[in-house]
Amino acid sequence: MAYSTVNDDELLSRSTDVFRTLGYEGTTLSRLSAATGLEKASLYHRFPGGKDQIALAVAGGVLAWFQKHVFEPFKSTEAPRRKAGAVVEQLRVFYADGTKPCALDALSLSGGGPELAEALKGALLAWLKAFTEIARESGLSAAESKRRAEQAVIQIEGSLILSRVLGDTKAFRRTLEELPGLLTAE
Amino acid sequence: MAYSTVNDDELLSRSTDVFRTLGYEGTTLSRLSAATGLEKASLYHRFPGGKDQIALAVAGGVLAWFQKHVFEPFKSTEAPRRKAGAVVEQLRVFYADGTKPCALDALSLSGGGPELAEALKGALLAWLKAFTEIARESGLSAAESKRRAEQAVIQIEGSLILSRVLGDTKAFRRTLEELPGLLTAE
DNA sequence: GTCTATATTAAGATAGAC
DNA sequence: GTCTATCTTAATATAGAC
Repeated sequence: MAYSTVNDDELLSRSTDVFRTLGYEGTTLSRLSAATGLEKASLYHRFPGGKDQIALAVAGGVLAWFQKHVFEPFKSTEAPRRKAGAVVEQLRVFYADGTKPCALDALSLSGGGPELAEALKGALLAWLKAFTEIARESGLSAAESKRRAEQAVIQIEGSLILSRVLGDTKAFRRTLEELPGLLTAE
Repeated sequence: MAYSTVNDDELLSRSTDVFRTLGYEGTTLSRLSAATGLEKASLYHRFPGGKDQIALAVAGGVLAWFQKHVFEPFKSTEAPRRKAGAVVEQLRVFYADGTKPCALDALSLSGGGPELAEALKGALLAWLKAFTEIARESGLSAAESKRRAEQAVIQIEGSLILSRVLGDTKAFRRTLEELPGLLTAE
């Protein structure tokens, strides 16, 4: 194989694509090698812990991406409804219009060990917290804000599955349309 | 290994548990052998097509289970709200109170080939159709019935993921509580 | 119809050259 | 820091005894 090099961001991004699409069990070092252009031995050099460590890095990377593109925008001084609209566009990018599975779904099915499970749980809790805060800020009660945040995540995850199985992203796109109304007071 | 035998129903039921928990890629003949008590060679005798054929049988078996326990009860002459309540109990059983993943989710992630994908799509369409009919029967418009059926499936799939990642089935149990109200006119 | 035994391929992982 | 080469284990799959 020709000598190759790829920076940490690219390496993580391409690995994330593999893991979220094939799941933890479906992801192999051979497939990661094909996706990143690095030989297996090189992957072990960057991640001595092998597949487990890469999966953990992927989970951490996804959380970092959400923190930057989804959670942070919520802390701006703009109106809640406007912020929700901006965040919807970032979600559309992350899920490639509903064609790419959620990493939480793909990585939480089997395999992966307790450390990965903890990382996924932490990421989901951070997501719920961020959604709860924007609902709260829009004037909703604490209880109602929590309920709507959960509902929003459920809606995203569920509609992604429908879209995937039906081969039609309509359900996901409608979820995004309805998201600002769900997360903020009318 | 001691001589073993298991009837078709048990074989399918135990295989289903493996596939829905570990996903298509995570399921191996060794694990199926451990779960069913049959040696790998015996599994090939019952399913010459190997893993692919077993996965197809699992998809068909799940659809058959839903037809018997979920879709059929909808055709009784009882009141829609009452039927919805009975079906909720069957869903609680199938998903083991929210602790077992949905086969549609687990089997649609990667692997499995186009035949399996078609089987999953057919099962989901049948599910949506059944849910739409009970909503329609309760007096809702055709459009609203279709919307609520989709919403119900999204809610089930999404809450299962939340329950799995958080290690807490609260979200799924609330989904079941709200299901009769969602599927039928108030 | 299930078993033991085995063939073949691919998985995770490491050693060492460059 | 990436490569080639190799090790060990586990995967899918088949042959043939009982």
